[in-house]
Amino acid sequence: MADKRGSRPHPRGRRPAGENTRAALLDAARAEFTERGFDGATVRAIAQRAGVDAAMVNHWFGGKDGLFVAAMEIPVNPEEIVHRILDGDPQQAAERLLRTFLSVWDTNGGGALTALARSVASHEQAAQMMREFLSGMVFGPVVSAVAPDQLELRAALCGTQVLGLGMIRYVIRLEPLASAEHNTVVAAIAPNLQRYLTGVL
Amino acid sequence: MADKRGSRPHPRGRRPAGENTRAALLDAARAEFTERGFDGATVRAIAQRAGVDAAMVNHWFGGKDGLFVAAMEIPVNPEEIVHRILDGDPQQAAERLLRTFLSVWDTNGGGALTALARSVASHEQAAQMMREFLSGMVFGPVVSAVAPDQLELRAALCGTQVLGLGMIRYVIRLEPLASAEHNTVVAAIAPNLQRYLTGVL
DNA sequence: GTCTATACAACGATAGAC
DNA sequence: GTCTATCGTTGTATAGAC
Repeated sequence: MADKRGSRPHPRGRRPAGENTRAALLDAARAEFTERGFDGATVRAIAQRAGVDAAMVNHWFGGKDGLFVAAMEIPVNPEEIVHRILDGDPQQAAERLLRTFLSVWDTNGGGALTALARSVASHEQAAQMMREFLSGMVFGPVVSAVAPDQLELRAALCGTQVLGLGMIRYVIRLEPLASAEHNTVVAAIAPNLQRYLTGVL
Repeated sequence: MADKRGSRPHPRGRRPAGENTRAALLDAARAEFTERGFDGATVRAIAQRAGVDAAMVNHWFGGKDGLFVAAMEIPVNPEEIVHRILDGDPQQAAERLLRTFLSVWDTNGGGALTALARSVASHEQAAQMMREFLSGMVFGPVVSAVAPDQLELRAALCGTQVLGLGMIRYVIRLEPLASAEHNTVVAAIAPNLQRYLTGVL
């Protein structure tokens, strides 16, 4: 189109050390995977968003798959989340757990959860990551600290309620839960979740 | 049924009126969308599975989108499901509801649910269909028949628990829920679901 | 001078549209 | 059946850091 020379946007060759192409690709990949899922996101779009060439994906991550696993490292610190949930009365752990998830998901309108659902349903790799993350990093530690028995079953049950809430509220967007205040959601769901944590099954 | 050219699986030219190309395409589309999701399923594979030419998709449905909306009509009869759930003690409606969903999903290993999750997360159109299906065809009628108040909220809450169970058991495949017997699942979850149906919120 | 991060071009495959 | 667009990937020349 623009035949006029003179403004080449990206000169070739090694860039100054301060510009970190790898980090830019990771940021762009998180955004694109979040918005379009694994299949929908294209290597070219990610590279363009990062302001670099698509070949850099291969150079730094070996391909689209490598970029995906590198980018989907959970940004929030699970240990901090678990600590917040466990700090206080164990009989109110469910309420704190719910408020924590609601806050995290609400920050970006559930976009991250939508992307996660897409990736999990489309990619066995993502399903395995989700499996390990849920049981190992979040519900596992919480259940270990507050539950009397059947730790694995309780952790999985908590997963059903929390993930289901996320799907209905943020992905399906079914009213009135989609627009409900945090207090309303907590009042309705926390008692059930508390039974999974410490109640009799 | 003898064909003049016996060995040829698909003779050229217009087929006899009895063979319904449109229906064959719908069946094939349901199977492919179920196995691969919307983006993963290809028009060519669907047409091949139906034993017709890919151009028939355009002719009958105007394109891939039209075929999708036509194919995703729910195959099971919701009225029959609702009737089964409502037949009996309202205080055990949650158990019957759970057993119904477990039976439906177990018949194909959760493949339909996985495809649904993929489609819902990827397409606002599918999310809207899911919304209308959940509130209008399944939980809506059930809640209307057994719940004392807050019908819409109760329906959405039931959605969180049932859909969450499906995601954990069939999509994420988190143990021990993924391999648990129906009785085990029902014993753990039915009391919580029953609270959403008829309990105090 | 050497190394390497980078941009660019092109390839083979495959999709949906017509 | 053909066409066109676009995908992920690969090969290669180059510019700048070391």
